[in-house]
Amino acid sequence: MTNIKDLAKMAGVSVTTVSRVLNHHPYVSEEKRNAVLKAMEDSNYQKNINAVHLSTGKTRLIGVVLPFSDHPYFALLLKGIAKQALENNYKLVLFQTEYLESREIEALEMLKQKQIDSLIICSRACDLSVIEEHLQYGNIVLCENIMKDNISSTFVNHYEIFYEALEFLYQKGHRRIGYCIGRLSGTNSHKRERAYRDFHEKYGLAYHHEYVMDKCFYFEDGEKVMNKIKEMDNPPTALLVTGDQVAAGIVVCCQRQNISIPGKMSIIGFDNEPIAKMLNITTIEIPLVEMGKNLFLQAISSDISNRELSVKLIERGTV
Amino acid sequence: MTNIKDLAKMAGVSVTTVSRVLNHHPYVSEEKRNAVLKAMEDSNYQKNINAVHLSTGKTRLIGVVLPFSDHPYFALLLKGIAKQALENNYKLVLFQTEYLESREIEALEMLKQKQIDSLIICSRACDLSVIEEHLQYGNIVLCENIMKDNISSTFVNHYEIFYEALEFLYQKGHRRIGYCIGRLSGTNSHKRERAYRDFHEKYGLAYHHEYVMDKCFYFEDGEKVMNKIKEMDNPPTALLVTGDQVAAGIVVCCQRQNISIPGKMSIIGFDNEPIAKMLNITTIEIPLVEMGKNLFLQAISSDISNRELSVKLIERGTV
DNA sequence: TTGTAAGCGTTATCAG
DNA sequence: CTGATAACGCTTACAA
Repeated sequence: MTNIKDLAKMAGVSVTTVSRVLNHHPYVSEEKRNAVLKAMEDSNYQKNINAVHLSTGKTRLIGVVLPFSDHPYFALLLKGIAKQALENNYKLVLFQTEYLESREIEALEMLKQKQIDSLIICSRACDLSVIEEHLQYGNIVLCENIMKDNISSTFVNHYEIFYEALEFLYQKGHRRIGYCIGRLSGTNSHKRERAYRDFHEKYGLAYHHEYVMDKCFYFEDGEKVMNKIKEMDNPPTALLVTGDQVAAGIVVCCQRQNISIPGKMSIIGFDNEPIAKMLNITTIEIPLVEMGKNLFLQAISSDISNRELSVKLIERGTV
Repeated sequence: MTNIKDLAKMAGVSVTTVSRVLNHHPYVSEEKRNAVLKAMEDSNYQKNINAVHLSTGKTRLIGVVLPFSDHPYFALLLKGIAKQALENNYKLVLFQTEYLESREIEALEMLKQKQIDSLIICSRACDLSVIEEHLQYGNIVLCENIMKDNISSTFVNHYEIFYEALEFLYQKGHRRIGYCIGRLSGTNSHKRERAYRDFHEKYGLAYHHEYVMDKCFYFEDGEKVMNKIKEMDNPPTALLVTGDQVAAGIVVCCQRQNISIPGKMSIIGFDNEPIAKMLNITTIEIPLVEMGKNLFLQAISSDISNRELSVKLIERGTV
């Protein structure tokens, strides 16, 4: 492996000059530049990027923390991040945590060790204070509404969205409304829980503990949901389902069992994934790709920002 | 940022000794080890991993090339890779190529520049010769059946699978069989094309050009397929669909338009994704997660291997 | 068991 | 415009 020193020798110049042409600096005579270029050509030179990293203290690597990559929500987010990364000539290091705090810590460690310049956490498992401790080592951006002036974030207003969706169902006459969610912990879930409770309070509706179903991530979880509902004495007449995958699972399950939608059960999904369109599911569109893009931009930006993105209710056939 | 030198000073030992305790080498007295440990503690020391990389020439970073991350096929493959990476204490660098050769080249460049130790190419766009040129810089493993003694690979026998699926449909009485595929180019597609032609030849069946439908990746592409089929004078009675997403799209589309399955149209999907189970789609299960794991293991192994994984036809309700 | 010192391949400073 | 030379922070012979 020839290095910058060899090139210098071959071209009859100093390493500084070689470095200059390598990095497209001005102030190099045409003549010497060509000599270096030729030497690079002749030797099939390749920069050792690790040396560059050591020297500059930067890697142009951004970490991305997410629980699963095989879920449309995160896959779409990742798509947006990847797109923007490409445009800005950054690469991504993936951390699939499955919500294990220890894996999130690993990502934070890499930031500490300077192997990545910044970190995007799509869904957080560890405590906010742990995040804050690591801020000194690089940018960390989150996908949730924490209004901290030292952490950037991009998010949608989950409280408002949830509340409005509930109102929408209320207007349609529903009084027993349940909801399905991925995990119960997490900022976003808490906000939705709060919206749910506030809504019930406002209209003096009874809060049924069993109407809240968690661990709903994938298509097949829709079946589990329906099984639970079938066992209820007083089942909900409508469901808010955070994720169109699960919503689709429920819809398919109902079709099979001849449970009429929206006759017997109304569904509002989330995200507006392609499947929602195919199955004609009413859903709340979350601009995931755009969110991803913005997260990335914040990751490489030197100033803090908190950006809220707006969502759109897409009325289709399940309400 | 304190470094190894500072630690040495603080602990009153040499940098070598510090390095030794850092890397859990033997031959360090308990006393000095503790002194170093204490210094690390006191100074909140963090290794600069880039320096390690420069010094060792390794990064414990493996590149993963795939066209899209938001497709279950690749997401599942990635899941397997990520799982195994975690177990072996490696990290992954993601390259989303969208089948652009230029992005694949970028990944190969990173290998050249030693920013990644090896490269896993889940779906290849560039020429095999380009790959071979880069073999000198690190392992490259492929997800296709190229029997080269210098490149490792993990794959399923797409020719055989396709052929057998066609036979299966033939036994069921089908004489006009079409197929849907992601992209027409690519080793795997070629093998399937060949199986398709051989099959038609064997039974003296007419080859209809229009029965081959490409660019089928996502759920929504199922609709496009059905639109095409509706315009045919002599439509196929069965479809081999490489990917359950698209198969599901077709099934849903047929349901909507009251095209009976398998009465009027039979479907065999691929991968056995969760959605196939939900929609009761007959499919060929490909062990994607296991494939991913094996790909990773090959990426870090020092010897070449070519491993074929077996698949399973799962008979359900669409044939 | 410990330490010295020579790399690893760049970039950056500063003097010319 | 050009070039020495000192970082950058760690690993690893080699010597003791």
